[in-house]
Amino acid sequence: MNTTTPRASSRDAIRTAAERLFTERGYAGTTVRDIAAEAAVDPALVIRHFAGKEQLFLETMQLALEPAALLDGPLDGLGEAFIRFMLDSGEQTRGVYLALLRASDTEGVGSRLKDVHVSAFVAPLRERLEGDDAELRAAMCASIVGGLFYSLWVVGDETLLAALTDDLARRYGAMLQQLITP
Amino acid sequence: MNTTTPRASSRDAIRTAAERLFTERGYAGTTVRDIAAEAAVDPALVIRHFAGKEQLFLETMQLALEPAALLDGPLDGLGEAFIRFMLDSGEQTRGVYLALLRASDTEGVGSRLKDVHVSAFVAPLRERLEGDDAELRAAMCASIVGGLFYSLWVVGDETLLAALTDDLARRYGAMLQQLITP
DNA sequence: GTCTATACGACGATAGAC
DNA sequence: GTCTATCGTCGTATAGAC
Repeated sequence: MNTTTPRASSRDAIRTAAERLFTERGYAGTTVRDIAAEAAVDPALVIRHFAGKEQLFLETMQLALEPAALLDGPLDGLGEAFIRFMLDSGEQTRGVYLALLRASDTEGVGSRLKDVHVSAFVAPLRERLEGDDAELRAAMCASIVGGLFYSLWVVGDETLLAALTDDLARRYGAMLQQLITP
Repeated sequence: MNTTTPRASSRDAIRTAAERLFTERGYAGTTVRDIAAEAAVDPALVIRHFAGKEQLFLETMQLALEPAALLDGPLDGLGEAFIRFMLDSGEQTRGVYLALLRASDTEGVGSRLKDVHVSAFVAPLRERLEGDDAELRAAMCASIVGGLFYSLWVVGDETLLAALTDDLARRYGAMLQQLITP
């Protein structure tokens, strides 16, 4: 038995603490020392285990958002289903997305945000679109979803925040549908 | 004649330097010492004149984007005209918008971004819309414009960046038009 | 009043002892 | 694997020179 490490590996403790604090307070609002305190660990350990604050940020801020259900659903209601899926994706998604967006200067975070945007917003629709402008129409769909998230979460548009989810899903879904099946 | 201050007031020099550096490198990427060096001034003077880095940021990052031309144009082509106006708004607009967006944690910058969003994107259209859901439709238009900027400038979507301005204006304009005159 | 010099506490990060 | 000590840089405050 080891007298100095009775709990789970401190690497996991750091990871858990970082994930919580980054999603709650963002990158700039979270210090390495905050994370260390939350994980009950020495600040130097955080850097030693993850080779830097940004690396730790990138390792914890991953969006597991797989709209797999949409790949085999009917093409008809796909627009609305897609919006509904995104709006229902929960608090964690919101925090990670916001943190990535606001930290997206710096090369590493910027390309991570791009990855998330493409894999979560563009790719699922791109696969199901047809026509020689399918690429562009998928990018437009993604920009509309991104714009909705931006308005709701970054700007905090009160009109959109006050609207019913059903209403938003119907209206934004209809716009997407026009790009999906023109 | 004065031997120590041959140029304009150092307050203006600081302001000019800050505007350039903030729009080029963003808030986090610009240090008070950078600004001071650019303005050929003591770092402490920057704080003394502007009472803090964030205050200086807010004072310099103002978006003068008055789509006045749209207020009396025909309602018909308003969607496309609006998009075209935004896409043509130049490098400065892009820098200020990006800097505000990425620094929008913190109370002050967040509400500034909201102001810019509402006054530049929502309000000009809101005035010209009719119907009891005009508020919501104006907010949706603004979210689409915001989404386009987000995709182009924050994410750097290559498909949208490669598209011709005319093509984007026509396609996004048509979507907006459906919200303007349903 | 305008500006400089200097210093403070907090930050991210590193080196080396245990 | 973990802690101690320390580094250079950040934003900021203040005392005092011109």
